[in-house]
Amino acid sequence: MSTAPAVTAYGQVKAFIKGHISSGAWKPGNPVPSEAVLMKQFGVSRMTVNRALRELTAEGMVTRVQGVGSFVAELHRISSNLTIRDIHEEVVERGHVHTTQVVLSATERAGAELAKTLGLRAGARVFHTVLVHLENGVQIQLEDRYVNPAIAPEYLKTDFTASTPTNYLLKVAPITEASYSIEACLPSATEATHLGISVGEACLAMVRRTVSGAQVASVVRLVYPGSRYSFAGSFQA
Amino acid sequence: MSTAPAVTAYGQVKAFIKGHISSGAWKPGNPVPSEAVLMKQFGVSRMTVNRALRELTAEGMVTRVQGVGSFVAELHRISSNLTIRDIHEEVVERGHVHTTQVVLSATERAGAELAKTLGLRAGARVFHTVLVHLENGVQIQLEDRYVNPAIAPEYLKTDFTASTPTNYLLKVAPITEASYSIEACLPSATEATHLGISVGEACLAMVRRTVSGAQVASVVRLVYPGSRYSFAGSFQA
DNA sequence: AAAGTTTACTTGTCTATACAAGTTGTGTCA
DNA sequence: TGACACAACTTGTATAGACAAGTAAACTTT
Repeated sequence: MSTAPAVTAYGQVKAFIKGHISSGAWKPGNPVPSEAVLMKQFGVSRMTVNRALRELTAEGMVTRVQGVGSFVAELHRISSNLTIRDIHEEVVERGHVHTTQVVLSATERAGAELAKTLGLRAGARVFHTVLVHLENGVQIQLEDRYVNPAIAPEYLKTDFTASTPTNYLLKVAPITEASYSIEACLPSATEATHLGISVGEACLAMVRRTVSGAQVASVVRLVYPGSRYSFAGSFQA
Repeated sequence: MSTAPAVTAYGQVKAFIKGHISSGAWKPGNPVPSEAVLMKQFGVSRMTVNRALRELTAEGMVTRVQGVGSFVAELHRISSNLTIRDIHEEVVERGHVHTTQVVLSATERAGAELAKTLGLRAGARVFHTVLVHLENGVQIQLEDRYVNPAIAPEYLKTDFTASTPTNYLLKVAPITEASYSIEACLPSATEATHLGISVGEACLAMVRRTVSGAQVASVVRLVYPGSRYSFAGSFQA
């Protein structure tokens, strides 16, 4: 979306359809004009109309069925970018100072449950790190992470005060898949101590499992003090 | 992704590039073969290669610069579909029974802060509803919502035990924009009562503001008992 | 009336070609 | 040496045509 006549032909077709949908003129389930109709209406080729409709389908505004037609999507599936970001970048972006405290950095033997989630056999060696991330000297995140040694054999040699685990792992093992879960919880006594909060304060906990290639790369539990952090985002149709 | 030779030409080109990136062979910043090279390599037309690269760009795996070339994207921007869903559908999808209790349904005058977030003048009339959603008879969500009367004048006439506010509002006012924030908190005394939990139990709270057209449609605060609910999702590169 | 066939319309993909526009290096001329 | 022009590359868009494949309704045959 940069060159050409600034306004592209497929962009005009998209805007036309988008306008009718978001204004409410075309309601969910209603048919969208066929490619042939839009061709004549805009005086463009079918490929151009096709691109417009294809992109609108990818954006979740339109549903297409071969042999039948195109329709306004039932529920506007609006997707937000819940990005896997490095907390270091996040803090720096706010113009603040990020520091890290290493609580634990060790090799352990995986219990039955942990081995299962990491796709290893019970008793296999795993890397375990516990870090506290501070923003301007205030604790904002407790990171409790288990790493698959097969993915990052040099993991424990990293200087975590200089490069965060997220940053390191994204470099050595690109993520192909991830699943997460966000829940509310009360911190344990040790968690509360590390975060400098009371045990009665609500916390956000995100458990994330990342897959690289065919192997599970790491499982991490991120605990945020509820009073100091929230996940925020926005989306546009 | 349905017809033709099951495996499409552009799909093969995409898979080829995707494979090299997610295996780590092509690292972030590295150049991706130009369209001309891929054309010859796969024996397909430029439009086909172009479509593959264009879609990979939309997926956030590739960056393209006109006149320069295509490159592996710096950080794999993996976005999950955080959908605005109807809690009714969500519960039914799990094979459970959804019921609603209406706690409050009234017209009020907006205070300064509320008027500001709704884009109205202070003292303007707003609709206020408080509902409790139950899954198999257990409270899972407290919905505290303010609605702009200009968007949905008939809002209060709705039977909320039959159709949820989300469902109703999505029909009468398609969402064009939304912003949300997820945080952990402890419930107030009345919130705890309605949810049937103790005031010491951590809760997830989502505050969401939806915009329809040029007007703010509604502001809602959704409180979930931490022990009964979590936001979960997954993404693929 | 029921079953099968044809026809018209839809979307899905792919090609070969064309022109526009941005970038970079190379060569020429002053 | 410096400024300028040009050529060779890149991506961005658009076209006209072609064939495949799915759907649904009209039509024909049994």
